[in-house]
Amino acid sequence: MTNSIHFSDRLRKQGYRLTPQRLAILQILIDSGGHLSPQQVFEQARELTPGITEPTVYRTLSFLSEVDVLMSTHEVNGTTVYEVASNLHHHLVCRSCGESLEIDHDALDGLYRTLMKQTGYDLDDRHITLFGLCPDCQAG
Amino acid sequence: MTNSIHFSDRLRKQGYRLTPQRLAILQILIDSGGHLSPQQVFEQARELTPGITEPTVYRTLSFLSEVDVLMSTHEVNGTTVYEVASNLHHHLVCRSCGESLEIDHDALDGLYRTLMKQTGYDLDDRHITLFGLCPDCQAG
DNA sequence: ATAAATGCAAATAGTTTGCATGCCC
DNA sequence: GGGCATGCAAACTATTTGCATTTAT
Repeated sequence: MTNSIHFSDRLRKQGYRLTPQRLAILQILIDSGGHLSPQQVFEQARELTPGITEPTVYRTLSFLSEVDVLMSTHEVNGTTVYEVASNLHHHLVCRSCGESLEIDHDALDGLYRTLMKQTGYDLDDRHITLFGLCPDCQAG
Repeated sequence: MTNSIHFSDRLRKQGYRLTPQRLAILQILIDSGGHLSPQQVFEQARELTPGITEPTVYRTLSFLSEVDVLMSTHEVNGTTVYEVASNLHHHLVCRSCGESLEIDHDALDGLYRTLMKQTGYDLDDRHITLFGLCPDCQAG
């Protein structure tokens, strides 16, 4: 996969190493197409790389976030989750059933511009999560 | 204080009790005018009600959220914080120095309307937190 | 009086750290 | 070979639970 190759070169160029554990964890998050908790990553990772440990998962997730391959956000309950950093989008998540919906960045772009102008803050607009009730749960 | 009286009656009507611990914790959050972590509440609470324990703080915070007196949100690092549920506003918090800024709800109102119309979600618009870099930290 | 809330102690979950060993470059 | 990354064990923090006791109503 093209992504992985670029990723490999980038890492090696900076003196970091490409280990089976790092590849596995990245692969898992790419395949998931969404966000996973460290524990979920760990569960899946031990199938791809038996013997992998929790500290390694945590360290790898931090590391990959550090080099901007992954990014972390937080769920309704405050738990940390990780996802691939590439895509610029946001989430609406239903606080009842947990279903989540992606929203394109365009919808939020105007707001960000306004707030940045008004407050002087350089806002991290790469990912925000809004909470609410999805149509189904409103009905239920 | 008017708030406390209404609060007391409301609690008692539902068969709950008004304890010194509950009053202290509510008072602390009202006085703070912002959001506090359970640990911060605990620190302050043991001055008002010596002998209070951490479990009590946690249970009280959950309880007061349950009856909609408090609400919980989450910090950059995912830790849970509580604040008085009354005020309709949002936060920009600086991910470098931690400084936080309140934004009036008006600024976000338009966005919420649009998203709710587009997605069918009934969004919880009572409080969101956006992260970024404040003017000072951009300079530093 | 009685049911709810507290305090105490201990358990649990999630995450982090130190250090010796292994393995990628 | 050298140094980064891993595994192991243990520590640590935040939070939760069970149960006997206290206390607001």
